[in-house]
Amino acid sequence: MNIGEVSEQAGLPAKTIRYYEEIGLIAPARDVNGYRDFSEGDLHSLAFLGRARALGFSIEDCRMLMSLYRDSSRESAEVKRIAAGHLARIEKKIADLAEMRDTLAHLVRECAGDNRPDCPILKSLAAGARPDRDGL
Amino acid sequence: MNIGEVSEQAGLPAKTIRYYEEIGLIAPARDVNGYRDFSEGDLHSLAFLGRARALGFSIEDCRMLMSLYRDSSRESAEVKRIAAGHLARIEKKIADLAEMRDTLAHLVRECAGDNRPDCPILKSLAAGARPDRDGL
DNA sequence: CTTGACCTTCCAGCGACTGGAAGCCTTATG
DNA sequence: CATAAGGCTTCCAGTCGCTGGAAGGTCAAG
Repeated sequence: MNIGEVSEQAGLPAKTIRYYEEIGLIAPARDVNGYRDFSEGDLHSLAFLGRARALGFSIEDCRMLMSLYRDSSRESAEVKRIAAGHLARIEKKIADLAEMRDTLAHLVRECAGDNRPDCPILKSLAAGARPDRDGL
Repeated sequence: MNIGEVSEQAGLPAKTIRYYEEIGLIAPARDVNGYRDFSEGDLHSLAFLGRARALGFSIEDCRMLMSLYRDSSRESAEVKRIAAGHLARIEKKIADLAEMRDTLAHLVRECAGDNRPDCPILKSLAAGARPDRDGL
């Protein structure tokens, strides 16, 4: 399979697939003409990567997960550890964003949004208390 | 004021302050020795920036907000537009993350996380349906 | 034979910093 | 006066995960 077809089937841009090869996530064979020649296994790996990335796993997480996937004797504990760590990061991010949303939503409600210059949003940015940025 | 003191007071790393000058968000004066010499106004601007950034506004949003803030005759509508747009992006992000969280939480719950090789997380990554990535 | 779609590599850029090197300036101490 | 520590300066490179574009090779159809 050429990269175009694989791109289509895996739902990943060709650029991304080349990038994944560059960083060693996949290693497709090469045709005599220099074109990448993807096997079913490569396609499978790319689909795996696509799903893991869609769940927000980092590239390094993906590398780990792929190698765990290929190691049929691995223990599920390690996979769970990675997934749980990622889940915790996602939950932290959601909480941070929810805080931003609440503050912003409040300000947007307060602001008349008309042609008068008085604006509570700017007032708050100029003088308001700044929320903790720890760990953002 | 030297950069160290401003950094302390504004709660921003010195590196970040230099970066903000580089991209034209602030323009502190210079001492004869070449050191930056920050005014109260500069400090105020940096505090403003810190708060806006903590609310997740992009640098370009911040640039707009600062110029609107300085323009005492501006209409609040434009500020509200920027804030509301940002709020919408935050809400979209939260929704996306919540979807990831739900899928992941489900998988993590399913996974025994013990020394057996059977792992529903990897199974799902290998074969499961991939959630839409549109607009992520 | 030419067109156009596909493939290749390489280099640069995104956002918003962050780290580090090399070197100047200031202040306190011996 | 020398020296050492700390703060300041600039500049370059790296982060993450791609993405865009240029320059050029390859292939199938008309």
